Amino acid sequence: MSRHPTTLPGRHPDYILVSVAWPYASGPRHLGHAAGAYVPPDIFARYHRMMGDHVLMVSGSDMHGTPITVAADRLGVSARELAEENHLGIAESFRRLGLSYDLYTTTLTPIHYRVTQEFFTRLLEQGYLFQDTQPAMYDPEAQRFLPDRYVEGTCPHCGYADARGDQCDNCGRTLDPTDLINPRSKLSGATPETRDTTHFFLDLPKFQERLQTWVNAESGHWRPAVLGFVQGWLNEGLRARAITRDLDWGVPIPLEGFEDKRIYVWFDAVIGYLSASMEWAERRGDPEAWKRWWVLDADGNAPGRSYYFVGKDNIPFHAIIWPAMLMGYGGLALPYDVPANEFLTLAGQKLSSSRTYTARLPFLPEALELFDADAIRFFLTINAPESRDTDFSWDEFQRRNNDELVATYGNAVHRLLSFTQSRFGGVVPMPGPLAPEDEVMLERARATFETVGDQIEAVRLRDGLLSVMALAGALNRYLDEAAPWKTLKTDPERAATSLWTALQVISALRVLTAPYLPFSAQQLHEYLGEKGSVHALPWMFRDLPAARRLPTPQPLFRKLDDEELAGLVGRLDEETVVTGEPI
RNA sequence: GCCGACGUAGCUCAGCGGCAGAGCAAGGGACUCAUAAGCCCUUGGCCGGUGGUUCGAUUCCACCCGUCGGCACCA
Repeated sequence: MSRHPTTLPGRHPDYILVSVAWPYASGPRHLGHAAGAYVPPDIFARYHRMMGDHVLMVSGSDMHGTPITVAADRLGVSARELAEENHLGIAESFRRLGLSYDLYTTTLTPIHYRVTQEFFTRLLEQGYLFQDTQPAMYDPEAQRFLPDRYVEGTCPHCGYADARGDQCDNCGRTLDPTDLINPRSKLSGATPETRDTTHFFLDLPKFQERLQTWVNAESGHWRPAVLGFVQGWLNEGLRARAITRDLDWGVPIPLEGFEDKRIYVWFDAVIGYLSASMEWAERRGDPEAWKRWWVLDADGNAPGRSYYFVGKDNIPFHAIIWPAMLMGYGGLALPYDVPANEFLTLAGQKLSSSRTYTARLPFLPEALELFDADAIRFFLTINAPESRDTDFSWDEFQRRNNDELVATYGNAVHRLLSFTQSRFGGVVPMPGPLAPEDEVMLERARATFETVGDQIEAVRLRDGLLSVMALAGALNRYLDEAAPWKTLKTDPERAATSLWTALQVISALRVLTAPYLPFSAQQLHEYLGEKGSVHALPWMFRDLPAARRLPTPQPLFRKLDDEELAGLVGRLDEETVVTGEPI
């Protein structure tokens, strides 16, 4: 899908790696995930393609890990079957949302296994991994080791009876499973035993200094919350982290004597960015192509910029651990930016895929069943949690859709295209001499490309969309001022000139909205009498030639009335939440 | 408990050293091309609290209160 439209005059194309967080294949993702990590990189990638940059946008489903094995056991299927089924569902949702991945794969591919094992081996050889034996919780009935949060018991601090081994949900304190009073396995209810187990650890302290240097150099363009998080960990001093688990579902450890252990999900998942890039290259018949985004030159400089779009819960993996792994491996580009988003909340509560709320947020398959992808993308972007948690409510969704997307932008387009049909026979009129207000309007449309472009490049996607909407607002004001429906009776040439001017702005909006609202932008492109893809256009003002005949338009978006919305939301309440664990 | 972010109009959110902003909601008006959409005007805020720095603080600093997040085997 790496389209390379006309390179903009005088611009040297960049290599832009758009790395998107890997969804955990435990079940469908919801709107919060889409707002946090999936829609933003798509906007970013689409914009850069229109700028003529070489964009590689990769991701895939994270298929391994304990939660999937537990869910699979419960359903009586294999972990592979469950993960693959969920992967297909996630991929389908992403397709319908219009996410333009160059490759959306999984962590089950041969190439991913190979690259992960190579990474492991290289880090081991370089002395960045070590073995250590530690006690861990073991469920004698289920005959498996338990992650901390699969041990439950009474909180020693507050007496809460259902505290988890990693944290007490009641008082919020961080716990160790051995702290729990009357511990029990979440899987079988049995009393867990303590057993020693040997694992490999990533020696993060060895990277402390290099990471600090890198952060100092790079963080000028990072979001404050990301820098704060990373600096917090660095100030506290990094600790080694286990990167293997007692599991049979994961990438095997490439050493003898570790057949009953696997590489842990977070270690292999981040390697997915690299292995997916390689898979993409292989699939297009140019196996070396991935290097153009990844491999440092002789002076150690990165070939372009790598962006990692994640939710804030993923910051440590992408801004500390993965950079450390890359440093240890050597020769590969470190992240340029990790534009992590905050969370989308529902009535102030963090959205979790594992808990049910009476009025909850829809999962993506449901949302896409009920609403147009562009309406969803619009809401998630105009209300994006870029600098803090933002709130989702159905009222707000309806209002943003009806009063902003439909009324301001959709209506501006529709009133103009309809007017062209009814009064000008559907033909773009020939303009007369431009009045000063026409020039001002056109100049504003041209200037918006630079404004929005700067905002998108700074990953201020919400601001960019606000700027696009502001242009639509300015167009509405221009139209009311110019009132061609009035001047038509007194000065037809003036009316024609006003309409021509306004249609040029619509022509600009078709390009400006393309990264944000890919479906309606394409629709509008066709209403403007053009064939081909709007997404292949360069990011610049595009004339709409006079005398062109335009097809009969339909409204780009539809309003959601109260009754309809209530009915749709009511349906969500009746459904039960799918199996699965929070990612 | 420790660390961090946030607290701005009824609602959702911008702004972050120099007269408080937008959209929506509320009230009024002119228009009719348009999905009763769009446009104009008005109302509406001790910018969480208390101190401090400064000629000047919503903006910088300290403390307090509140919300959320992190605290390394949840990804």
